[in-house]
Amino acid sequence: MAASTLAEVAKLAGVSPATASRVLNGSSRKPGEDIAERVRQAAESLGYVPNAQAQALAKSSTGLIGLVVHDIADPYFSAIARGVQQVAREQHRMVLLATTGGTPVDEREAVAAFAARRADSIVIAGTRSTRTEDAAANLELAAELDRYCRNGGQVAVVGQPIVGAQETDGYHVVTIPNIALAEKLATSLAGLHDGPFVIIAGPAGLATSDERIEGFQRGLAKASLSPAEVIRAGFNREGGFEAGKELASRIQPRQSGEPALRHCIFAANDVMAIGAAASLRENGLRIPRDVAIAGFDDIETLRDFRPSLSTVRLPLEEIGSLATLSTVEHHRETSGQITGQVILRRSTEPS
Amino acid sequence: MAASTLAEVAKLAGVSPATASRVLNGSSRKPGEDIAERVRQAAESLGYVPNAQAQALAKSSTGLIGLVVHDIADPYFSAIARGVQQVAREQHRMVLLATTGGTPVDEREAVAAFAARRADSIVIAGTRSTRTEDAAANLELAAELDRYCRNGGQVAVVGQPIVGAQETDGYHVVTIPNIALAEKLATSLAGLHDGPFVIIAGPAGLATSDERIEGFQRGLAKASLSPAEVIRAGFNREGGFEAGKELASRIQPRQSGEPALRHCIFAANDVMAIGAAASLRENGLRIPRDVAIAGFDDIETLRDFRPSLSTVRLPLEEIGSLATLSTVEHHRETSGQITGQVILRRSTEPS
DNA sequence: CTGTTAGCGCCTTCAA
DNA sequence: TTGAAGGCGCTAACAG
Repeated sequence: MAASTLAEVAKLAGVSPATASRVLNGSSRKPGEDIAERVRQAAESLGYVPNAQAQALAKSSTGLIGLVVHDIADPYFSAIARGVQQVAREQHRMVLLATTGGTPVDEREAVAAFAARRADSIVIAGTRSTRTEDAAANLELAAELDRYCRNGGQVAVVGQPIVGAQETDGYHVVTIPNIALAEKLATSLAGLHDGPFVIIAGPAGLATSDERIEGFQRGLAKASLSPAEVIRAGFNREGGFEAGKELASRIQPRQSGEPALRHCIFAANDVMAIGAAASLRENGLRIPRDVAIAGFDDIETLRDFRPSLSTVRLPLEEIGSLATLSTVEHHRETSGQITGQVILRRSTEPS
Repeated sequence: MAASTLAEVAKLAGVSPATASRVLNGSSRKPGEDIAERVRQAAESLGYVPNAQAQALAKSSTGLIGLVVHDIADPYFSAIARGVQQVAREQHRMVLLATTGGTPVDEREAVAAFAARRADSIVIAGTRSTRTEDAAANLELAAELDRYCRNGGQVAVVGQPIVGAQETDGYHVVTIPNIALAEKLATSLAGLHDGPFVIIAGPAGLATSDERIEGFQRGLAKASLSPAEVIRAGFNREGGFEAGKELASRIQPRQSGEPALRHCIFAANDVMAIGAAASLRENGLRIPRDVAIAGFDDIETLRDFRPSLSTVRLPLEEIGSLATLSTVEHHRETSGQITGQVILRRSTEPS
């Protein structure tokens, strides 16, 4: 039993479909109040629900926003999603969600699905990959987006531009100044620590991770410190945990009285920092007594993490909102106005 | 410039639209391989992307799953969302996301929007409200769902049935045994604590919260303990924080040597527990030394929360998957097979 | 201000 | 196996 249609409503009200449409949806001049009321009553009594698919077909505009994330349960992404969702509500649009795990292959697939559904705009969050093995997939992704834009779609990418994507006017980038911010963080930490610096990062070729490494090293260099060792692992809690474990095996707890060489760890994102902290603790190391550690993002989870973690605050929700806004209005200016902020907390307190 | 259509592809390939359709989408008998190849090439060269809206209109099936949550950035909901998303991927469907903040009014609106988009199924997560001021909205919500089901839609509700919803065969409930589990938790805690029990819960009329209170009190009663005082606040971290603050003002830190009266707090969900723990700590109380506390849900965040929190583990992802599955296949049996588990951790260790 | 006529892009009978 | 025709539900031009 299918839902009732506009035609049925019209017939019941004794008017033409066009009139019924004008009363129930259209914004053009309103038909006479007498007849309008009849239509509304007919619609009500039939439980009429307009078919958005059909409307979209006729109007060629769906009111759909496609959101691509790696993992919706990751606090980083869910915060961004909240921002996207907020704008969507304000604009009376709906969010289509796709999770990819982070591979360009899946991202391409998600974009294709959104394109098929004729989403008005697409927001892509999550780091780009510059790995050679992803080069082909990246190109396909870029091509897919290109086609989508050429067909009138709007896309916003969070973080860094997609390799090979054309600079059409439907393509927006919300740039996150990872390098500059990581450099600032390094500068701040350099003032507090003498010990060797270590970076726990994602695999080589993850743009966000690589940028943060680069910025951090640059900051150390400017402070005349030798570059940090870089430990690679998964760009998530699990990876941080493993890296932390490895690190723990070579770090000694401080003996009382000893001056001690206290390592200062920079994890390329907060979830890695949390994972690392967990494994360090499991191995009997205390933060910040035995090791200092800082993260990046300032995800909401940090609010209740002890010891409180130093990090770089990113306005995640705002990033999501901004990205979405840049696609719904045609503000090129809304792109890339993100600012972050170094936040020092207990985890990096000097001893 | 619109995307190219099936007709264009057909013309380019020198075949009829029907044939092109059969080659590119339809599953009926396959046209000759020679002609099929021509069509595929034509599609490729034109960058043809099938219009899912049009397909949906013609087939009256959209492949859309609507998900309603209170807040996508809340770990409880994002975990469920992950489960939903997972099934969606397996089934080659897409997830439409709506966040409501928890009011039945907004939920009704979300359901209406999903119905308009002709989502094949709708999953509603988040506690029901039994408050009298929500009664009207609940009825409207129920009516909306009813109509949706009558039109062939499938709906799954997580937690408890919606007040007033008809028992049609498109209506599934994934029941969470809040009462039984809370009772078990109380039983476990009763064995460890003598001190007064206190429940920090959401406002009266939130079904999930009320059920957990009821179960907990029942457990205490069976252990011949007097009922716990109930403190009401928002059913979120903020609420937990406030409740914790109030509680802290009347709890004394344990003096060394004193036998001390140690309170045992049960927060109706984990985020409340986390909030409460934060304010207790801010007020100089230590867990579990001065106060014991337990939560409910076992959200992922707990993994890195110190002290580790006792709670009731709910298979959140599985709940999301199960709810979704119950709507895509027509298994009534998939409904309501959730089991939880009491997990005792450090936060409730006896002194 | 209302009704009529065409499509929007696709799928699915039906006949060839 | 392939093509032609009709319709999915709605909107947007055009008449009246």
